[in-house]
Amino acid sequence: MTSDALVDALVRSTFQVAGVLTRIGAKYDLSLTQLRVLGLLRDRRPRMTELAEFLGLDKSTMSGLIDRAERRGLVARDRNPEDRRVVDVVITPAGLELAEQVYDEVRRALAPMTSRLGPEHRDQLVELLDTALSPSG
Amino acid sequence: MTSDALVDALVRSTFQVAGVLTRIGAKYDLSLTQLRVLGLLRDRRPRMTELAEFLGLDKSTMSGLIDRAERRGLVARDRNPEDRRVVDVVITPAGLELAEQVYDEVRRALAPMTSRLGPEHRDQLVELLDTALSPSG
DNA sequence: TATTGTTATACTCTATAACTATA
DNA sequence: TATAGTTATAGAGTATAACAATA
Repeated sequence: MTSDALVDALVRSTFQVAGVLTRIGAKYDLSLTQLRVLGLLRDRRPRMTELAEFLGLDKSTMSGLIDRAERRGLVARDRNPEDRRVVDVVITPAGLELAEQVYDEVRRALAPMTSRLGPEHRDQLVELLDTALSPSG
Repeated sequence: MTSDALVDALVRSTFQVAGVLTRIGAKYDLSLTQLRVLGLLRDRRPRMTELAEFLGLDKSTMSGLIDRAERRGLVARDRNPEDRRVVDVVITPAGLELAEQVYDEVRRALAPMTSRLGPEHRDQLVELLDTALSPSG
């Protein structure tokens, strides 16, 4: 079946890219999850629960992750004045700088992979991945 | 730059597929790493060190992972008679059965993604991913 | 009462350092 | 001496259950 080959290819690419992300993250003492959190916070300002839901983690896990990132000065908690139960999470300038640095390095590390394809094939691959990954499937 | 869009798409697909693998693994009390170990052992019989190197983990981490999998009867340690320092790791029938079951479920879970593409596009995507992921880049 | 988030607890994952057994 | 693997230790990541504060 064709789609089995596709699933296998997707799983292989997942482990390979995750390996790159893990290795680069480790250089900066960032787990895959912390990396993802920083990535998300670059252009969002979610509350704890939203973050946890988006990442598929328990809210208590989220508390620990944000605790550690906050202790390092990468993010901050911002009590929401409208509803004082809510905690909004924001990235700090230091966190933003680190996030950009890490993601730049990820781009450089993955460049050998992406450069195996010509520009046309690159565009094709982006489009196919976007279609496959599009929500509501 | 085209390749940045590609890197972004690869990273997104990585987190998305990893999420599916993590969710399904959790149903069977298998972490992403354990899942990968079982997947590898389906058609290999590596020694501890080979397994650790392949996964990019320390050998002590490997000891713990195999300890827990062995305690559950999913894998077994086989002392190598040629060099008695070496421990070969083998999957048990129960481990193999579980691995097949989990990977079947992964295929079903990813089917919605893969079925968004027609057969031709599926083949294209497999080929592009294989090219991008091919070793020695 | 229901919701948001934290804390206490327990287990897995991970690396480093020190160790044992074998070569 | 060098290599293969384990053990001791410590910290991060994770979920469950119980909790405090707010709505």
